[in-house]
Amino acid sequence: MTTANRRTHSGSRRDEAAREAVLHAADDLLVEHGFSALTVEAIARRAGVAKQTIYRWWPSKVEVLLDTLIEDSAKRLPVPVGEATAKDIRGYFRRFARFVTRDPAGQVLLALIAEAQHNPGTAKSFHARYLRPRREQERAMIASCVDAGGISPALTPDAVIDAITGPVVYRALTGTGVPRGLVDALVDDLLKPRSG
Amino acid sequence: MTTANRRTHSGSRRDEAAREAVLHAADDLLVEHGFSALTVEAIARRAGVAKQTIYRWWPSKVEVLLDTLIEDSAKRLPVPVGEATAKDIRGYFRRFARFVTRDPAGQVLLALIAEAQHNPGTAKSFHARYLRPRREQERAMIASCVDAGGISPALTPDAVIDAITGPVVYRALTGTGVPRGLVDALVDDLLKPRSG
DNA sequence: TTGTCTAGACGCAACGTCGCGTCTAGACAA
DNA sequence: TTGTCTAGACGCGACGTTGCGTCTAGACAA
Repeated sequence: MTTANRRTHSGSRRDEAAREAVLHAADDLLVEHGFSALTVEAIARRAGVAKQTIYRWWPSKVEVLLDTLIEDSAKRLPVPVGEATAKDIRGYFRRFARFVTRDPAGQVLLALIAEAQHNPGTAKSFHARYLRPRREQERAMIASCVDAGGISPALTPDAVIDAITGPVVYRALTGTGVPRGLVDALVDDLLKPRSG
Repeated sequence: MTTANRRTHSGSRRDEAAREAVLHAADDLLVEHGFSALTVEAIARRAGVAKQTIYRWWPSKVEVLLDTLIEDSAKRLPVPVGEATAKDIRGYFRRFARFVTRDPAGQVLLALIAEAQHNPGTAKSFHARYLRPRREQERAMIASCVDAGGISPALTPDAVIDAITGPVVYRALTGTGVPRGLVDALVDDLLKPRSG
């Protein structure tokens, strides 16, 4: 009864296969049928998992999406670490544009931006768990390049990041696609690279 | 509110008071309690109107919002027409930033961007009825200034508009606010005014 | 008469919660 | 080693609630 001293474990551990099935089902449903098809019941059905299993581990379907986004973008859109060159930065933002417009995980990012707009709780954890940590890495990337003399932007690192990701995200959100040269033009215009 | 206390039943023409009550109720509910509180039933209650009256005139609550946005932004964020100076353009984008971050109608804009992300039908009419016409006016504003020699941007008019509105909208969407000097810095950096 | 209005019932879908019975796996005594 | 005990994960399916969008029914103005 008193679990205080009875500190032991026992019972099955969390089913890793179920966890992954849920994550993939959510991702797939979003990409294949859009956000409106993304119901908890549909995720459960697709994952071959009981609804309660989802509610046991995630407070809402949005947190499921957030987990998929965190895993996917760590894999597919890593922020360069260490000394970054102007070339690295340009490459990162090019990959970012590609991620947002073509990668399924980019769809998830856009959906979460949208959902955060409707729900304060979503906004909070989206910031804390995704946007903030990522922004910190991006800031470090810019700063390291500035320190090394690779670039000398007229704006603060944060403003530079917003000035490049902002238009890309905005165009993706409004479904107008990102023109091939836009990222390069923005990077050229904002970073004023001395070399590379 | 139920401003319709003086309201005797209207006849066989559409009731203008009901129309406005619905628009204002939707706007108010969104601003006061967020998008999740914006249900058709709540709008009807607040407007003092039967649910059926809403469905008779609007296909969905999103179209109600779109109507409020179109009316409000025509009033409160008009695009300069005719010969525009660099100053006019800077002023417009400053007002745009203010609109998006502080005006209640700006909340509506953000909500519709978000909702368009979830629903293709919303996206379509949002583009056709709001974004596209507005973009055309903005493009004309930029073009007229370029033609008059007031500015000589390195990017196309569309890219300039995206490069300025993009970061503003992105920051507003991610709830980080728009730093005071951001718009000016972007305008300076992108428009390269020869005069003004 | 016609068309709009209010009022509210209707069926539907998804929500989040609950109880039930089954299964899994570590703990422990014989 | 073997068998039993136990905690927790899991699937299944029902629950009440909410909001949707549709549909009557009656009141009323032009």
